[in-house]
Amino acid sequence: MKLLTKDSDYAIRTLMHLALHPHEFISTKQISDGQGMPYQFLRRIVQKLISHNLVESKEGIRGGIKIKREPEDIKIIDVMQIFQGPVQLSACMFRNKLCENRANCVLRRELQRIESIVRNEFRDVSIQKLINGIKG
Amino acid sequence: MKLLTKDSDYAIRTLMHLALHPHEFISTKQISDGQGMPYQFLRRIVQKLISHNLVESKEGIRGGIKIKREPEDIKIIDVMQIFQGPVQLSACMFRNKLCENRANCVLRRELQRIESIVRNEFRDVSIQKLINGIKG
DNA sequence: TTAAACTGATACTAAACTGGTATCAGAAGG
DNA sequence: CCTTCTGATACCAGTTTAGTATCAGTTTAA
Repeated sequence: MKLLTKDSDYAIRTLMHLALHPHEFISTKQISDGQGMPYQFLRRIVQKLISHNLVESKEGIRGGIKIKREPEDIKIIDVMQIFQGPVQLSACMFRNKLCENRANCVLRRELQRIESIVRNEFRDVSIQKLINGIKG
Repeated sequence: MKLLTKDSDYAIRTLMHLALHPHEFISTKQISDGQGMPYQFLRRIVQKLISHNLVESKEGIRGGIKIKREPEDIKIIDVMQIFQGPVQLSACMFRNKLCENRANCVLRRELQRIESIVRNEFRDVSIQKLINGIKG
């Protein structure tokens, strides 16, 4: 069970970096070099962050990217959902006839409970909270 | 993010079924038919449960499988670890030089905290607990 | 004594996902 | 007009997931 994929990971680290320099446009190249992330891979990730309005960009020679929302308001569950989709159940075996078989519902119910705990944990961690932790 | 794969799912449902009939050998065919699981797929899953000592088997015409451990003692995290391996971090980017970059440690620390919550939740759910839920 | 109903063991497959690379175009600034 | 940047895609290999297939051997009951 993998909670975080590489693209979510890189995206979060990038957002942290941008949040530390909220008024400058920083090039993707500079970030990928500094953080040891593959440049082309990060470019694709950054484009998604832009299309989801977490980051804004400026083209051209002094261009780059800049964080667009308050770091307190960006929760890591938002980033994960962009790259990994929603936290989801093992797809239900019985579709509509779901609850004919009680045994299956029991498992499903437990999974939903745990999923909701996981979602809450990831919703509780913002980019700001992460960068606060750096100083500590 | 998928918490449970199909093989874990089928394995848990199978263990629940076996736990409800702890003294009989039941054929894999009967279980796969009754629960709507693909037979050959379930056979491979069952063999893993046997090799991990959760289930015992009897060959031949009146043979089948039977649960081998107390349903209270089989936690769903055990089953998940058989089929999905351990709950794991996004692999560390910096290997040994991990903590030179404090920002990365912060993310890592949060992930570890959440992982431990997830592990505890899955460790708290036994096959017995699931079948108790059926009656309720 | 043999056919049917089982498990043991293993090999194969298609599709999706993951992580990464490459390319070509166009914008902006000096 | 050259360099540095983003926009937009297309490509790729390896792994994982979910499922199928096959052949061998064991047991039992008719």
